Amino acid sequence: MTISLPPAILVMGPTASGKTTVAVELAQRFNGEIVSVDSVLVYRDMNIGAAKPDAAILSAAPHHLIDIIAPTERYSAATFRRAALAVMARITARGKIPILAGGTMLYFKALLEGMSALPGADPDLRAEIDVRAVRDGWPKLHAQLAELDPVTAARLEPSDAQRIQRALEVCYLTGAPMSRQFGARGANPIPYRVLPIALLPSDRKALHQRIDLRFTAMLDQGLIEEVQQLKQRYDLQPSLPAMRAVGYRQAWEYLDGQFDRNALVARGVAASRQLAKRQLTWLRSMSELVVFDCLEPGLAAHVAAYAGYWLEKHWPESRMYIAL
RNA sequence: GGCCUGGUAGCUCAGUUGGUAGAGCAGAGGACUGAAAAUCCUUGUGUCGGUGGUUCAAUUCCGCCCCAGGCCA
Repeated sequence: MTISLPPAILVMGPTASGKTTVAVELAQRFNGEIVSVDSVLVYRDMNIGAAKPDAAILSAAPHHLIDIIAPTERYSAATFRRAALAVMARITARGKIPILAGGTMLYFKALLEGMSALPGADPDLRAEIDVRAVRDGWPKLHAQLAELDPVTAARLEPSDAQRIQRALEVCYLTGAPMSRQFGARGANPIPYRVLPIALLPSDRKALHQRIDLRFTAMLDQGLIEEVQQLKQRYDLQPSLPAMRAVGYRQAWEYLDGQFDRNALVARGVAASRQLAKRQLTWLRSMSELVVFDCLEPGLAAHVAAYAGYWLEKHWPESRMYIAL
C-alpha cells in the first residue's frame, strides 16, 4: 500500500490576475493557510508597489512568507523552497491545507522539482567577477567559462551577465563545472499531491488594462513616497534585488531625476506588462495545469468548486479539509 | 491673413546628394537551477500628410491644398 501524500493547492498566474482573491477563498472554504510564492512580498515595508495584501485580507486567512526580510537582504529560490516546505509541513501537521499562491514562477518550479546541491551566492566572489566584467567585458568571461564549463557556456549568450557570473561562481567554489552537478530533472519532487491551478487571461488586452489601472492606482496610493521612505529607512542601492522590482526601480529612477512623471507611468506600466508576459511564458511551458480564465466573473467561486471536487475525489474518506 | 518649421512604424525620431526606408521605445514569441518583479535571445511593409507637376524613376525636387507648432500682423 502506498502512502498517500497530503494535498497542496497551487494558485499560479500573472500579475493582476486575481491570485490573492482566489487564495483567500480557497483558504476559507477548505481550512487552508496561504503560503506566498513571491520574491517581493518577502520584503518588509514594501507594500504599495508589491501589491501586498492589506490587513483585512491578511486577517481573513493565515499568510506565510510575507514580510520576512529587510529590503537590504537577499533571497533566493533555494531559500524559498526550504522555507516553503517547512511551513507546509507545519500547516499539514495542523490538519490544514497549504495553498501556495504567487507569481514567481521560478519559485514554483524550485518547489515542485527541487534544486541541485550547489553552493549559495558568494557576495565577495561576485564582486570580484563584476570587477573583471567591467574591465574585460562579459563576452571575455563567457569565453573563460567555455574553458571551465563548456556545456553551460554553450547554452548561455555571451551577454547573459547574470548566468555567466553564476556559472563561474559555481566553478570557482566547487572546482567543478555546474553542468556536471545538476541532478536529474525532478529528482527531488515536492512530497505533496498537488493541484496546480493557473489563472490565465483569455484576452491579453484586458489584462493590460487591469495592469494599467493597477499601476496608476499604486501611484495614487503613494508609491513614490513609499520609495522615499524606504531610502530614508534603509541603506539601499539601486542594484539590490528589492529595488530592481517592477515599480520600485522606475520610482527610484524617477526620484533620481532620470525622467518625468509621464515617463514613470509609461515605464512602470510597460515593465508590469513585460513581467506578466514572462510569467505567461512560464505557465505555457508547464504541463498538467488546471486552467481558469482570470477575467471571468466569479473566478474564485469557480476555482473553489473545482478544488472541492478535487479534494473529494482524492480524499473521499475524509472531509477533514472541508470547513463548514 | 503673411512668414517660418514640421507632418516617415502604435510612440519619439533618423534617413534617402531622386532608384519605394531604419533606430530606440512599445508590442509579440522564447529561454530560464541560490538576484527571477532578475537576466538574456528572436522579431520592423509603413498609401514616408494629400494632390498635381518635372523625371525612365519622387518619400526625396517644384506648385497647390490639409493638419500641428512658432513668429509677425
